[in-house]
Amino acid sequence: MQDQLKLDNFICFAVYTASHALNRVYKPLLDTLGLTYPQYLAMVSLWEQDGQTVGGLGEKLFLESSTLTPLLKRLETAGYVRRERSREDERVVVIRLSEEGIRLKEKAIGIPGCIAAASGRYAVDLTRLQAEIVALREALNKSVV
Amino acid sequence: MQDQLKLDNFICFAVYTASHALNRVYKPLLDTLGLTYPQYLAMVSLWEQDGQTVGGLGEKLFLESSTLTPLLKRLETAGYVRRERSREDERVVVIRLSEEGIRLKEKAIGIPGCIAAASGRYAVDLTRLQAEIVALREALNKSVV
DNA sequence: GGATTTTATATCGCGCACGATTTGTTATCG
DNA sequence: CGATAACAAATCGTGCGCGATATAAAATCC
Repeated sequence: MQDQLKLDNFICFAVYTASHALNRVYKPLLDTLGLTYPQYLAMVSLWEQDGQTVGGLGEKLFLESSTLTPLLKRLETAGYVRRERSREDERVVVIRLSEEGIRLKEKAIGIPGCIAAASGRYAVDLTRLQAEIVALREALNKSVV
Repeated sequence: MQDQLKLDNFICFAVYTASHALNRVYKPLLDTLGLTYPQYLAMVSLWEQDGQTVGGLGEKLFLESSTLTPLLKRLETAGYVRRERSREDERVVVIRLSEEGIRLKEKAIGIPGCIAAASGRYAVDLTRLQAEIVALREALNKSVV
């Protein structure tokens, strides 16, 4: 039997659909902040560490400049960040939170709890699951070289 | 400490980045078939069960018609499927594999093994991990109503 | 049986996400 | 020091993915 070609046995399919499911849970919460999900991740990274470069953010979020540049421009238009060319190295663009961007953190603080409530109704330990998914990601990233 | 707002503690971020990592591993393999990753999933579903409707496929893949219709049109242009309105119910569109679409399965049969090789280098049991991610997805889907 | 509602698919606009390429800047090499 | 290579962002084209809406067919309700 070739049930290796059945969708339900694909870990990739599980991850793919879980990712969409998470997005759907986040969407109504993020709508109140005026953020999309990738924009939210960028803001979380900036709340952790302000003044990151486009490349630095890309490394943390695993995204290319072709994805981040327009996303960050939209965040700038929304008034949450400023994009400034570094004076020491004119190739580099530094992203800085605006006052409004800093304030937004207060409104975002409750979101992870809402997600935990939505996902935590079943038995599995989310912390361990999270660590295992990260391990999977690392194994995959290594294999791509 | 408010480390609930740290990226590395977000299960959503783990799933999001793992999904991208999987995509990157799949891409070179699927390029040889002329398929994108979502197109591949649709084909796998059709290899399992030919003659599904757009809505039926959407339910299995958790995708809207606004996503599937253009995707299936591209698969039709590629010559892998045919799209035919049902005669009993003219609202319904049935998707059928073409000869070439059926043949493609032989070329695709080896792909899951390649992915397992790329992801299976670490200790965790992939089958259990897969089941847990599915459980997470189900919990999330339930909470959205 | 004609009006209304429901259902299935399609269309449109927007925001990712990425590969390929371009632009402009810095570093390196002879 | 001038040519060349390396680097950081940005731009462009393609394909998702979804919400809102449109279209058309079937089902339901007076």
